[in-house]
Order: sequence, then C-alpha cells, then structure tokens
Amino acid sequence: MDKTPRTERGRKTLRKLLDAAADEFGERGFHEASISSITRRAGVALGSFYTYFDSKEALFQALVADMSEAVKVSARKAISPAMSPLEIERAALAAFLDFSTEHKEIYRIIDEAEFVDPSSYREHYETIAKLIEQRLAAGTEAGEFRTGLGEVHAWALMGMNVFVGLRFAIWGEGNRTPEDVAAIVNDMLANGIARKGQS
Amino acid sequence: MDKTPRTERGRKTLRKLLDAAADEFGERGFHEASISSITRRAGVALGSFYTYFDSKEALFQALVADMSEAVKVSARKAISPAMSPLEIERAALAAFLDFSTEHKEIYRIIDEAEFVDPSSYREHYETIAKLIEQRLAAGTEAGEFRTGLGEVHAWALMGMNVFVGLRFAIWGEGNRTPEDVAAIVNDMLANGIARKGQS
Amino acid sequence: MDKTPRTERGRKTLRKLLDAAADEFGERGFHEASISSITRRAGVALGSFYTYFDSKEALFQALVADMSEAVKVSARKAISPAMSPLEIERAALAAFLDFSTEHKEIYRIIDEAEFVDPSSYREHYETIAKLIEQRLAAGTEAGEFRTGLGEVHAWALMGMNVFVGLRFAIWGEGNRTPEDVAAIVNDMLANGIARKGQS
Amino acid sequence: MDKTPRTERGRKTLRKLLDAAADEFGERGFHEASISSITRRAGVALGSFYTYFDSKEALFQALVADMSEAVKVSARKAISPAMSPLEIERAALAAFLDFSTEHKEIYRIIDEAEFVDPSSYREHYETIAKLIEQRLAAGTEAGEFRTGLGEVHAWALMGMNVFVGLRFAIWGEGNRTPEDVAAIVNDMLANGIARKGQS
DNA sequence: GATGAATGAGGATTCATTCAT
DNA sequence: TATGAATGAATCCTCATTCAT
Repeated sequence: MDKTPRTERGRKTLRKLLDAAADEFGERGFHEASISSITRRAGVALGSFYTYFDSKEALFQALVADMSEAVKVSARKAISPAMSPLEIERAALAAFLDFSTEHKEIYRIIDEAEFVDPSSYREHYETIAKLIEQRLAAGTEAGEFRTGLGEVHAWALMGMNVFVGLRFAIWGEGNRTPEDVAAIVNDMLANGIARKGQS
Repeated sequence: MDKTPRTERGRKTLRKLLDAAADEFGERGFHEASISSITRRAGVALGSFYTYFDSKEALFQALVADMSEAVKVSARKAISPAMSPLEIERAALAAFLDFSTEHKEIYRIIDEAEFVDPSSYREHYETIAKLIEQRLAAGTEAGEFRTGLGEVHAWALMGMNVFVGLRFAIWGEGNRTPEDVAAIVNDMLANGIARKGQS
Repeated sequence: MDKTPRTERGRKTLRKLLDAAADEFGERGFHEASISSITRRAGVALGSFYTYFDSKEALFQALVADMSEAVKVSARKAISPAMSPLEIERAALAAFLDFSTEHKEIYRIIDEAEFVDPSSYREHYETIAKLIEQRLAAGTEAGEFRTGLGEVHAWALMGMNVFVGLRFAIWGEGNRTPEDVAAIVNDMLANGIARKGQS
Repeated sequence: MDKTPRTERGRKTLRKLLDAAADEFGERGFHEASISSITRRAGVALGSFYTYFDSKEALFQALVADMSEAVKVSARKAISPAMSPLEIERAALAAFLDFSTEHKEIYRIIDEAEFVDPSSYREHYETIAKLIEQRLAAGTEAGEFRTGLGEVHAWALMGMNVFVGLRFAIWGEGNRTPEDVAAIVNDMLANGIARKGQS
C-alpha cells in the first residue's frame, strides 16, 4: 500500500478501497476497471482514492502482493510437517484448487499482472518456484524423492498445478472433485507416465 | 480475418497489417498498442485498417488464431512418426522452447488473450490439450505409456511445458539450452520424481 | 442529377442509385445514410457513385428536386378544372394526405432538406406557396373566395396542410381517414372557427 | 439534463455549456456542431462536457426541452385571461413571431429535433397542440368559437402559425410587421376565406 | 481526510472521396 | 463505365489524475 493511513477512519477507507478493487479488477480486469467505479463500489469520493494510492497501477500492485500472499498462506495452512513430501504436494495442490475455485478473481488478478505489472508477476511465481524447490530438496533429503531435482522440476511442477487449476478450478465444468484431480496429478508427479518396468 | 481481400493488392496490405500488428502487440501489449502505430508500421493509411478489420479486438482475435496455428505447426514439424511416444514429447517441448525463444511476441499475444479475448485463449489451450491427450493415448497404445491417462494428465503435461517455456525460453537467463531443459522435463514426465523402488 | 449517363447501362445504374438513395435517406436520414450503404442497396460498386454524382449533397439535392416534383404532380392529378376552388383545396389536401401516407420517406427527405440543403427546402415551399396563392386568386376571381387574399394566407393554408399531414398521415394512429381530415380542414379554411353571426 | 451538479460551481458550468450549445447548434446545426467547439465557447475543458452530459445527443435533448419550455413561456406571458379567445390566438401568434425573430436558433433547434431526437420533436408539438385544443374548447365555451372544434383544428391552427413563422419571422424579408401578419392570420382563422354569405 | 468538479491527452472509429486497374 | 482498395481528416468519448473547497 502506498500511503499508510494514520487514523482509524483512514484505515477503514483503505480497506473498503482494497475490497472494492479486488471485486472490480476480478470482474472486469485491469483495463476495464475504472477508479471511479472502484470508489463508487467502496462508497467513497473519487478524490479519496489518491489519498491512499499514487495511481491505478500502484493499487494493482498492492493488490497482487496481497493476493500472492493469500495464495501462499492458503497453501501453508493446508500442509503439515507430519505429511510425507508427496502428501505435501498433493495437499498443496488440493488446497490450491479449492482456493482457486473460491477465489477466481484472485487467480485472474495475479495472472493479469503478467501484462500490467510484470515484475509482480515474476516475483509471485519465482517465489513459489523457490518454495517448491525447497520442498523438493526436502523430499530428496527425506529419501522419498530422487536426487537431482532442481529449478526445472520446480517450474514444471508449478506449471502442472497452475494449468490443472485453470482447467478444473477456474473453468470448472466436468464432475471431478479437487481431490480426484490432485490425486491424479500427484501420482503422475511421483511416477511419471511411462509404463512400469520401462525407460 | 474479417473482410477477405478480393485483389492481390488487398492481400498484400492485409499481410502487412498482420505482421505489423504482431510486432506492435508483441512489444507493447494489446492496450498500449494503437491502431495508428500499427498502420504506421505497416506503411498504410490509418483508414486502411478498417478495410480489413472491424476493430482492434477483431484484429487481435485474427492474430491469436494465426499464432495458435503457428505454434501447432511448429510442434508438428518437430516430430515424426518414427519417434517413440516419449521422444515425441521431448521433441515437441524442445521445439516449443525454440519457437518461444524465437517468437517471444507470440507467447505474449496468446497469453494476453486470456484477458482480451478469453474464448480464443480457451480455444487455443483446449485444442492443444486434446492433441496431447491423443498423443498420450497413442503412447499407451504403443505400450510405452501406462494406461489410464486422460484429460488431467494432458493439462498437467501442457502446464509443465508452458511454465518451463515461460521461465527458460521467455525470461531466459541461466545457461540451460532448450535441449537440456527438454531432457530434464522429459525424464520427469516419464518417471516422476519419486525415488525408484518406492511409492 | 449531376452527370447525365450516355448509355442505356448508365441510365439503369443511375436509376438504381436514385431508388436506393430514396430508401436509404428515407429510412436513416441524411447523416446516418452512407454512400456505401446506398451503393450496396443499389448493387453497384462504391466508386460508381461518383460517376453519377459529385457528392452526397448533390445526390440529396437531386432527390429533393425529384420528390418535390412528385408531390406537385400528385396534387395536380388530384384536382380538375371542373372543381370549385374550395373543392380543389379539399382534394389537394386529401391527395397530399394519401401521398404522404404512401410515401412517408418523401416527406422526411424534403423536411430534412431544411438542414441539409436549405435552398432546396425554401424553393420547395416557396413554389408551393406560389401555386396556392394562384389558386386563392382564382377562387377570388371565381367569386367563391373573398378578396384580399395573399401570401400570408397561402403560407397559413400550406402550414395547415403540412401539419395535419404530419399528424395524421405520417404519424398516423387515430382512426381518421384522409377524407375526414380533409373535410374538417376544408370547412375550417372556408368558414373559420368563429361562431356564425359573430366577429 | 443528465447529471445534476451538486455544487454552485457545477451549476454555473452547466449553464455555460447549455448557452454555448444553444449558440453552436443554432448556428451550425446538430451535425456540424462539435463538442469541442461548444466547450471552447463555454470556456471549459473538453472533458467537462461529459461531467454533465452523456453524449452530444443527450445535450441536444436537454436543450430541446429547455427551448420547448421557453416557447411556451413566451406564449403564456403574451396572453391574459382578460383577452377574448380570438385575441388570445392573435396575441399568441404575434408573440411567437416576435420570439422566433429574436431567437431564430430556437426555432432551428426544435425543428432539427425531428431528425435528431424525434420523440422530443413529437412531444413538443403534441404538447402545444393540446394547449391549443384547450384554448379552442374554452373559446367554444365562451361562445366565441363554434362548436365541434377538436384535434384536427388544433393541428391546422398550429401549422398556420408555424409556417407563417417560418416565412415571416425566420426567413423574414418583406416589410410586414408581426402584428400585421398576426392580424391577417387571425382574421383568416376566425372567418375563413370563403366569400361572406356563402358556403 | 473527504469531496467532486475540472482537466486534457489519447485513441478508436467513420466515411466521403480519390484513384489505379 | 465499373470496381473496390486506399486515404486521412474529423470527432466523439474515456478516464486517470489534479485541485480548490
């Protein structure tokens, strides 16, 4: 956020603006969204927007940071140290699918950052890729994953999750549950698609 | 394309417009791009644009269709019936990485369709997912892939490729060659990441 | 018309253009009408338009002249020397109402000339006013109209007819026949609205 | 009007825009008029126009309503309950002629509404026709007008006035005074044009 | 802090007209 | 004559941002 409010009233206005912006950007996308529509949704005057943000882009950036964090929190809450590395991956994906289904607008906003604020976009995925890479290393350490896993695997794994999320959580349709999808992907992740005893 | 030219001269103008548009959209994105800049690049009058397209959106749509086709053609040319199913996947990914490196603007344009023309975007990825699903079935048929592969696997595989392409072809940096990356992903695809003899 | 065609083929094209233009201007008005739509309706190429007319305005002017003539012809045909002066006025109005009902687009085109080609508009109504003035003089001469009638009366009479035409022929609705309306106006014209034996 | 101003400053700006628009539309007509020219005349920024109106058409509509009201007010002020029904008609016409001479642009704007905003045009004349019809009824009631007068007479009377206004107030020229013209039309209205003792 | 009017750069789009074939 | 592609001036409208109150 750009200008931290100093009063309680200010904090409330800021919160209203962020919520309204999430709705507006989620529904109409960055370019179709307008500041005046956001302030209207928030029930504040147009000019008040600039009390809290320097620009439309700044608001978007703040929002992406918010939501990027929300995605990570959601994943973190879904996993526990007691789980096996593979279970962790499955649980993380299932949580992501649930979260995406619930918050389609977050998915959209983060994705649109690729065109509105590329560095936020990149930051978001690089951060997640690093987290995944750490989990892979931990899995190797634990003896459940093979050795030699690195950045490429992390990105591939993340891509699996994101595209499966796009297809089955965002676009939905089809009667697969998040758990089913997560199980299938988890098996594929663990064992690949080659016929056993081969290659 | 919107209005098919009836003369040779018209066909040339249309081609110039499409090429210029690919450059413009690729460099500046849909919203920053301007029709006048496109016609300037193409060396035609502003009004000529509307001889061939109804709107900026219509041009974008035509372009996405064009590029979607180009991506598929590039993949098709990279593989041969003589290859094994797994080799096909590796070759397809390598070709995609090469193609994306060469034509970063195509990647960008197709991805931006998610926000500019969602149905084109969806069409593009659903078509590719179907092609992948067919290849998986063929691989199972050939005995190289295991049974039970379906839509989820196809989307997961596609996501691997796309995200690895984003990271290593589009953003580049790092000294991995497309072949290296494709090989790593191919191995992960075939065997998964679980330690052998496990899970 | 601007450029008289020299061949039979040319005459046909010209006629097609005039007919199409009458439809187009009648339906959409001068400013909404487009040359390309007119040529499309006429089934000729856009460029051919300029073989026959110098400009959109020139076409409109030609059309107004055409239609102005048509209105007069229609009135002329409705009256006969055998009629009394008052009957002539009634018949002329009835004919005008019929004609306007049949050819609403002509009414519209002529009226729009007030803004597109004022001199045509003025010419049209001044010509008709003169004709009316002559008829009034003839009526006085014949002893049926009183003396002292002149330009003011002619314009007032014309205004009665035109507005009654607008209300009952163009906008229609209401179950009055042209004959009824013409009879009422004719009586008003002859005797005024003052109570008899008064004023 | 479209968006009511909430401050005094806003009210002033709106008034400046309406005045400037009356001048612009009056001089150049709806289609030749441009928003930027109107805001230039008004001395406000281009964008300010859209603070008060949704479109050029909306402004025009607001203006027609304004001027329609002005015409009626002018007529109302010209007549008094003390006048006889016939005097009222004469005075109303004289006032209309004066008003039209003074405000040719109002006449033009209202007339152009026939093509720009037909429902406003219709509304304007239907309202006036109703007023006239009421005056006719009152005159019959008072014993000065004959019985049986209705909508047709009202439209005919209105048409007389409007066309005489067009000819002698708007186009002017000729040395008739509004009073002369009004007197002639008033006599025609009262007694008609038939020779006395006849028809 | 809040308000909402004012600003003006910016861009898509239209379409009458010209012209090469 | 007919064709239809090419031209570019003209203008409406949007909206992020500023600013006076």
